[in-house]
Amino acid sequence: MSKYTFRSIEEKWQNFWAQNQTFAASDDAGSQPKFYVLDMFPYPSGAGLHVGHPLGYIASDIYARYKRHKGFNVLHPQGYDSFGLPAEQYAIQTGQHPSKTTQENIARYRQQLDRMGFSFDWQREVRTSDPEYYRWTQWIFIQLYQSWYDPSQDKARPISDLIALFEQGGSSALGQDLCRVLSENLSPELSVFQAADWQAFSQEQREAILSQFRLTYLAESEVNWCPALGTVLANDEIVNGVSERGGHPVVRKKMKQWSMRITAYAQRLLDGLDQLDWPEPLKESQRHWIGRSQGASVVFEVKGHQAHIEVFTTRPDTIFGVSFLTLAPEHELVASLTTAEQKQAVEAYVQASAQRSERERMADVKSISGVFTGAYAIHPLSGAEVPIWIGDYVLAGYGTGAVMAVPCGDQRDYDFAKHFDLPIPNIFKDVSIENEAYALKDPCIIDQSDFLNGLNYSQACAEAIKALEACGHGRGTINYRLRDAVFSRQRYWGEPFPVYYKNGLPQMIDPQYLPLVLPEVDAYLPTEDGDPPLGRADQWAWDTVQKAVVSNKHIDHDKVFPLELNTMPGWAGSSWYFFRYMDPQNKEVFASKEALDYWGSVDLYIGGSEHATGHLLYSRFWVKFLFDRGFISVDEPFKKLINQGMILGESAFVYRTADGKQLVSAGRIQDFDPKELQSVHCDVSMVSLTNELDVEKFIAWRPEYSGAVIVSEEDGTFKVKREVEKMSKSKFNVVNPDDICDQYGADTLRLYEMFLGPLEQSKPWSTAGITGVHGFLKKLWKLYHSGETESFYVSENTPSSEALKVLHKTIKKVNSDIQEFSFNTSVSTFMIAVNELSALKANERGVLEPLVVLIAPYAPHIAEELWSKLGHEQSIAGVAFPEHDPKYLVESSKTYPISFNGKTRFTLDLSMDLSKEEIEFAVLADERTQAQLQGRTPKKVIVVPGKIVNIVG
RNA sequence: GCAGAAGUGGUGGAAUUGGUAGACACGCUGGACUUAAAAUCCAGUGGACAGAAAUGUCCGUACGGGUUCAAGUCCCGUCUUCUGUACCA
Repeated sequence: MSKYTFRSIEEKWQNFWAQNQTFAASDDAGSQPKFYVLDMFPYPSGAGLHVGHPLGYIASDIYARYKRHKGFNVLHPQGYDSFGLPAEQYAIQTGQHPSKTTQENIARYRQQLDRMGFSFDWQREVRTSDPEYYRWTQWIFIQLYQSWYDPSQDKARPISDLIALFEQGGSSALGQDLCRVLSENLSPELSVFQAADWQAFSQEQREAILSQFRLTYLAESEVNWCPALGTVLANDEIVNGVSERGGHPVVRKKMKQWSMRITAYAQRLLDGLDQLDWPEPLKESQRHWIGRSQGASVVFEVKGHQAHIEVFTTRPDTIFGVSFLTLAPEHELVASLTTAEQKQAVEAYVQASAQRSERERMADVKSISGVFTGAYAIHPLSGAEVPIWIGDYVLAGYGTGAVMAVPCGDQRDYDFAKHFDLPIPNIFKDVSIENEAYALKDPCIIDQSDFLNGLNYSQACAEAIKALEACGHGRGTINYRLRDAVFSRQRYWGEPFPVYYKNGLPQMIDPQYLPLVLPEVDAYLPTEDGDPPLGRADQWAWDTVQKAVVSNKHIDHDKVFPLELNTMPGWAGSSWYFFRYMDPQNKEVFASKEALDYWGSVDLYIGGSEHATGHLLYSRFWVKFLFDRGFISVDEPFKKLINQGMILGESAFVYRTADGKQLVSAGRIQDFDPKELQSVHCDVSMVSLTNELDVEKFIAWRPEYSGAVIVSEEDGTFKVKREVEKMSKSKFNVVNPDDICDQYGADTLRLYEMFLGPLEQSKPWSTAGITGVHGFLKKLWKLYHSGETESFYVSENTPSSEALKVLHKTIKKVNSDIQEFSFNTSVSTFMIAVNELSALKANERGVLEPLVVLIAPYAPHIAEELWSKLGHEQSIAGVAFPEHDPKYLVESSKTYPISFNGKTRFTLDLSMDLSKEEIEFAVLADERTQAQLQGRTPKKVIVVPGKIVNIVG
């Protein structure tokens, strides 16, 4: 008697795979082609995995196993993004070292992952918080610091090249664009200099110049400061104005921070998207995030002032429609431009808008506010005087923080002008701006605009830019929404910067002293002086700097140099981890040249869409940088990317009266006043499939309801209300994959998660249908076991042609399903095949052996077991995947000419499996067909047994 | 507001280039086995109408139009839901 005992089978094969290193990728695979399948590695949280996490892992595992069957040398690793805020928050509360928490969480994750039978090559595991890993994160940081972006070659180059340029030709060695960078940010004597000047500059002066170009640099930048967390947050770590983790308020604050010059790569990050096989919505959101807009920069002189105001516009064609300028309240010229009469009003307005939180400003988009400065600017082309206003609809962080207002062509300018009764000159021919602005570019002709009259949008833009450049008051330019990324965090649990300071100037620690390992501290909070937590490790800082200084001969050894006490953000380690898997043990380099060249980039990357503008953009940036500097040979990290949908939870709610004295079943709520009823989450494990609550368990769990009156249904049951929400511990709707594995096994879980629906779609988790999938595995098992005793049996006879048809139909479908990532339909395909083979009582090796290979990527444990029972000693992994033999299928592409009424010739498209007799019968039998034809000659006739279904004319 | 995705039975969802709509599964109904339950197996299951039955006819893929011999699929308009994003000059 041999039953499908999934528990012992799964345990057996998981042990077998681990012992035999079945899934170890080879670095020397000869002629075998490589394939790199990667999951976005998880942050090991304390809550463990829920059934939503493995969805993507199962899909990638199926694909990885499939590719092994297809003869590829597959790299399919897994690791942990193990630096992160929750471990640190837990450390602050309990004093427990984050590395201990992290290790415990990783152990739990590993246990859960192992139960699901993934074919990960665990020899290659990486953890971002491992010093042997993050030494290379620190190393990459140093490389970024020692590089600059050269627009003339469109790539990053060593900073020494730039220094050489300065030594030879001073600032004029730079192109026009880079010269402008200098003049906009530095004093005149530092922005235009000769080679000799460069030699004469002090260390500080040189560094001030170089830091304008380095790919990572220190800058006094306005940041999102979260007082509750004591740290800076990136824009994508803030959701609705509060911190993503913890939901604490966030304020704007100026701080000296490390920044990453991702903006240098804006255009290449945009262009590179076209080559990538990524979901279009995801590419779209990266395009939007980069936010390229082409237009012009226009300089307005201010009447009676030295100052000038630079604005960016996408509509230089409308320049004669300017009737005022608007500055952001934070604009640097606000204070100096304001006239005495307006001073009070302006100050009040600036102060008021500074106090409005981000949240308020976002919530209140409609209301219009602003104030006149009293100053006037000179229109660069017409010479007209235009008033300068301040308005909070202009954002300090975009463009120059100032706009030229063209009320006839921009709705916001229009609304502002209406509100404050400013003129709205119409510069469009035959267009009414009675009620709203005319914001379309085409089709319209410019009017009332001097030399632009009669031109269309693109002609007028070109002419306006030409005129502006001629008078030195503007130029055509491209503006990006993308900002440089702040890279400093005031946290403990992150990579320390390999940086110390000499006379306020940053110095890189020599890579030979890496890793710069996190010190022990007595607490994980900022120090009393407001330094980050690393400020508590005085001895460590001293020792580290001493070591580094010894290596630097140019430095006075006796001086005390402060160490950088910030740490790197979470995305640092995740921006390059996919390379470390290629050569995880390497102590000399982050990965060897051979490994990097062999594995190249990730062929298939699976993960959630929430990383669209964070991780996926930063990784692309670092990869392009590493490529430029010759460390790697690919300039995009992820060729194909799939976003798996989120698996949502089905929360359960118990109704109770407001006073808590009665618990009300969902079917009885109409007996109560809705105002009197509240609903509370209850743990989904206490609720049956029919939404029936185990009241005793609930009361044991929530003793405050122990005395409550139970208002149940007429049949005596107590029902809960269901609602679909994100799976989360706090909503008590988490389903643990371990429980499913216990009850049904990992193969069932894997198949069921795929069966649930299309991979990319979000869907609620419901255990309702799992018995169907589990039943399928039992039927599959039975196919290989027959007779009274149900012992293993396969016949060595030649299979029947019916059985072979079923097999080859299945092979064809499964092959194409996997290539198209429609894993859900292949589960159905398997079910059909097993049902049909059972009905045929097919038990021949010629059918059953290929069938088990087909199923192996999906349900690897049962496949291995059956494979071994079929007499094979080697693992099924890597056994050649069956190809379908067309001779067992009527090819749908093949067309057969047949005669009709002795005259007309038809071509039959055999999309159904028919024998020839049936076709003839079908055509001859159908009378309606002849009526439909009406004398046309059809190209194609679609038939089903017994009748013609459709005719293609 | 903008961008993207999607609307198919009681439910999850199938449906090559337009070509038998509802595969497969859940649920439900009936039956077999059993003292019983579980498990397993068999049959039925979009709606309406006709028929004793086999079966037949009509209607059906959010709504309204259109193209076509043929539309879930293509085009135009409307509505709804989800997911991003937020005054980007």
